[in-house]
Amino acid sequence: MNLKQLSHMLSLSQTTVSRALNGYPEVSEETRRRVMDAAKRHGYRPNPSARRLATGKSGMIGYVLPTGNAVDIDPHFVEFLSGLGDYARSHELDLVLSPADADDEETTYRRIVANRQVDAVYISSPRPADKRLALVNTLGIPFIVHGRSEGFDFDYPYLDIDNEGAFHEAARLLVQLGHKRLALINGNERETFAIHRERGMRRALAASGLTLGERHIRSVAMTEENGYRAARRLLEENEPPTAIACSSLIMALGVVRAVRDLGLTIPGDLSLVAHDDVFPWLRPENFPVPLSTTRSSIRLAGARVAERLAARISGLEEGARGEVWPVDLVVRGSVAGAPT
Amino acid sequence: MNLKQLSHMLSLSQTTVSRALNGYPEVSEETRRRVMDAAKRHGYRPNPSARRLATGKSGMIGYVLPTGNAVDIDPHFVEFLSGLGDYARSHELDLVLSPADADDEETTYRRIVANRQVDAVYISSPRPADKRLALVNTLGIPFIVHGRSEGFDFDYPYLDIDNEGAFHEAARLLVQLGHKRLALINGNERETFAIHRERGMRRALAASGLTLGERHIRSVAMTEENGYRAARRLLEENEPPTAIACSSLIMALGVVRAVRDLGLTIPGDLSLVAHDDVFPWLRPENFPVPLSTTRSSIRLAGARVAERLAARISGLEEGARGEVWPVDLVVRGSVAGAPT
DNA sequence: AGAGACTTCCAAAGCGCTTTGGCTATCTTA
DNA sequence: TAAGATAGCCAAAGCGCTTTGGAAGTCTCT
Repeated sequence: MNLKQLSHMLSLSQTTVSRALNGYPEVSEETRRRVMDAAKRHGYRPNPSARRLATGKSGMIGYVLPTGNAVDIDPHFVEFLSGLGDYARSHELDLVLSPADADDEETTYRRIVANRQVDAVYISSPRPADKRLALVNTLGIPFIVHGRSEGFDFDYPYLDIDNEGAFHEAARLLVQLGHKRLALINGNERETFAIHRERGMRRALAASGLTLGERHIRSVAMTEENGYRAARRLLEENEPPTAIACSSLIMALGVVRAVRDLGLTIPGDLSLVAHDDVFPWLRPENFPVPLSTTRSSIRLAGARVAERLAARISGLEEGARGEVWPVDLVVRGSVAGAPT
Repeated sequence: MNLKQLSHMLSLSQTTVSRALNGYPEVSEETRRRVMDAAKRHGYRPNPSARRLATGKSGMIGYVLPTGNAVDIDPHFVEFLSGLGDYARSHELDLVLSPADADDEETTYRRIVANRQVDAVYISSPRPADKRLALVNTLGIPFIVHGRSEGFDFDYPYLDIDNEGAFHEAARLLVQLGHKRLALINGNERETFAIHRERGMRRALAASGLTLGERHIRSVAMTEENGYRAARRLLEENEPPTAIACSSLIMALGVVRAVRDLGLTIPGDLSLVAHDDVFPWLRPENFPVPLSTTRSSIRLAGARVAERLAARISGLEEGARGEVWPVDLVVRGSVAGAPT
């Protein structure tokens, strides 16, 4: 059942039927009702390929997925996706993942824009002066950044959590508990979120005349193993830290294991705080010692990004609005006063 | 630059240019070369929307993503995706995720097929007599199942690992080590993989005149917390199992925690084997006691599924070929002889 | 009653590709 | 040498929608 048949059936022109269906004003209410009725009755659904050719709109949002043998997709991605999908579903939006060579995402961005494959894209895990940002900005496709970049002379729309504030608060708490030697096991130092977290922590320390020594910062990919290694190296120093802030629950698993291996205890010898993106399958309250966290649901972020993308596509949102979500600091058993 | 302009430029008809570009035989080699040259020189790329309207082919593969507030996307998904994306990239295939109400995926399947949004789909985590399978089979869209179903009167193409064999081997080893009371912490009992694993284990036990009591099987969603709970319940019984097989590393984390909480040790009091899908961020060799596993890379499976989907789309693969991958049993420190 | 302004509808021209159904040479074959 | 086959190309008709540029009819106002 296509438009032609439907309009024949109604003794109307395709124009009128199309307009009636798409809510244009130049059609009488009565006619519109007739058309709508017939469309529903016959289960007419406009052919998206045709519509897309005519309008250039695809009804899809895009994500360029870096791939490659050495490239691991972040497990956070799936939770973000849950949220995104949840919203997208209610708006009949599909998501297209365009795999790209991790060393050359530009080609893929150019392709999906040139081909008008998607109406909008989102970008995640941005770095300072991230090329992708500059690119989509000049390409002129609607987009939203999940996270933030830095060092651009233009503004852009983003959704980010207050990473700096979160780690500032966490560090401040630890300092108040008497800790003087803090350490940070961070994610990839080239990503903005990691920079912000470090910044927040430094600021909290500075406020009490303390500093975060270079030796006390580890920037690594967020795996259990890296958490373990980083923690061991930190704890086996001469003057080991008495508190660690850690950028992910998965790394925190490794930290806990390292502490055990060294015969130490949490929070007796070491206080530990980690950032929690809220996974259903790994919860901080279930750590051997319940883990204090800075918490922000990445799933909700996904839903919000989808919502804003939809708004941008339909022209409801414009400009370069940045949105920063506060982060909860949830204190559990893994922090205590500094050992004396 | 579109086909019209290009053909004008070459003083050829659109027909000929189109045919030259798409490798049809009724065009001379010389002309073809001229066309190819010009196309490359001017960076001509056929408009996919137009091509799609004309041919009905989209160059995309689809996945229906169940969503909803209560629905958690499996973290395995992201690893599978890595593999899929890796292959898809090299073939300029995009992946479209169509979010669906978890309680009504059928509507979404029908939509993407009716709209010809994708050329093929894959289905994951199938159950026995899975409705989605029957549906895509009648809808006639090319598909591949990742996993297996059961109880259909038709065959279908799938890629699965030998779950039954894997758990059979694992259980056999445990029995040989003298264990008599085994337990299984399984995934969702309604999914085929879980059924197969249980079957494999039962078979191994039966071969030695042992059985797997109902009390010794737990079927739960694969989270750390569920692993913990299941393990506690098992270990706090009168005659607790001396060996546990566990369907995922994440649950195994919980099992390890439970063992610790109860003041027991691995492998002294309990031998533990888990299935490992090979995540980069959580590795069995890094468990407090290196974990014995049945191992199969889900990432490779993703790549293979993509490969076969591509083959089906281009007509290179036909029929209902099932492919079952063997699973490695990797023995590490977490198994030992049964306590006496 | 006639001019202007709406309202409501339509025919037809795109969007950019593929594919059908020829048409014209050139080449075989008997 | 005439008839049939083949190679190489083209015009035009789709694919199914949106949108432009009217046209006809109805109202309103002077």
